[in-house]
Amino acid sequence: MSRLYAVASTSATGPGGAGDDPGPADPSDLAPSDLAAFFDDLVRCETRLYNAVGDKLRAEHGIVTSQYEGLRFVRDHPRCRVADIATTFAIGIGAASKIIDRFEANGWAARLPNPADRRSSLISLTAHGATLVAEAEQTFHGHLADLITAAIGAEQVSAVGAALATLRQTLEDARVGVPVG
Amino acid sequence: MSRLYAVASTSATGPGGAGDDPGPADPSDLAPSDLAAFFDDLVRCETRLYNAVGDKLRAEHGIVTSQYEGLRFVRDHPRCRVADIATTFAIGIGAASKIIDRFEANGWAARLPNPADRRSSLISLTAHGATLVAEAEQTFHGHLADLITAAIGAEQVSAVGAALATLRQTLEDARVGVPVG
DNA sequence: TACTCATACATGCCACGGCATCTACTTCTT
DNA sequence: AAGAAGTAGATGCCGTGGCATGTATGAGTA
Repeated sequence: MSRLYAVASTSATGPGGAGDDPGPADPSDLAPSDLAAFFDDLVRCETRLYNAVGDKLRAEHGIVTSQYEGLRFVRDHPRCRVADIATTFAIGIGAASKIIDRFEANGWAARLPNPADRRSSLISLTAHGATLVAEAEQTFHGHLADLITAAIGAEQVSAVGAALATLRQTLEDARVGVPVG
Repeated sequence: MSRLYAVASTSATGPGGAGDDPGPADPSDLAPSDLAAFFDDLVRCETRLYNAVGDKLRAEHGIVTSQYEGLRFVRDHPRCRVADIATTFAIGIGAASKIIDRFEANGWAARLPNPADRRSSLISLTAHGATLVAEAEQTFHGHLADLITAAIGAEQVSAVGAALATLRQTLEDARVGVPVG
């Protein structure tokens, strides 16, 4: 384990390094390399977890993680619109539209006309889609538990989850990282 | 904020819910929905951060986050091989090979013959690539700091980072989530 | 009402990764 | 040494997302 996460790690890696007094750290005292390592670990964890649960979902249900996530969202937001999917997953409108195209082609979801605004449709799962996501959810939950609890305890999951939820909310409120199209 | 992260959240959502005594929680007591929310927030944070720094990197340097990450890896691992890139980023060998194809086409990196094994090449940055990544690193560090420290404090970053590093290491050791090709 | 502007989304082209396959090379076995 | 087996990675096809653009509809204004 070679990464520096200690709060007092004011090494010579960047501007703002306090230099000779690594006493009780200022909460705002984060070296750029700490943030870079944070980002790196975040991305690597996400990739591997996403791949791993995707492997399992594909093997058992013939879908991948992104499809599972989309199905679950539509299930939990019946009569949602394409734009809702785009903002939730921070993808472009076009990509969201194509996701629903494929869901419809697979018989998992349907676009219903929106009487209040004929430019958009209301999206809901079909019975087939609902069954699929319910089954996949079992696999998803079980495998995720295997992967995560093998590495970190419940208390850390709670603590990290809370911080990530805060970060997520801040990013969403600021409309950060949303593609244009 | 509607998510359940409290350790004592033994609601009726899954097996293992203790039911009527939400006292000092067993560290292994995590409802499936807690893990799902954890995963969800992890993925959403990653996506938005990745997109946001990518927007900045594209605007200022004409590259995106994945390219920045690849450049930095090659810089920090001179004479690395394609397989090193694949395992680090949990992508397939083919994808890693194509990344280096594009790096070469852009004049950012070069494949040198590997005298010890002529099936592989040793990859290093060109001077152009080194300059580019050095410049991009400034942008990356600065923007990341803006995004993250606006939401969570340094101590949380340290705590979350430590947990993610542990999780990452466990996943890597178990060879979890590595594509085949 | 007619005209302008904004919105929702559908679609086309491109970049990129997964997977399967293929080739060149190395290593192992006898 | 010779053949078999394994490994590194290059390549092709496909699915998916980003971005740009097009089209229909709604909202605002004179």
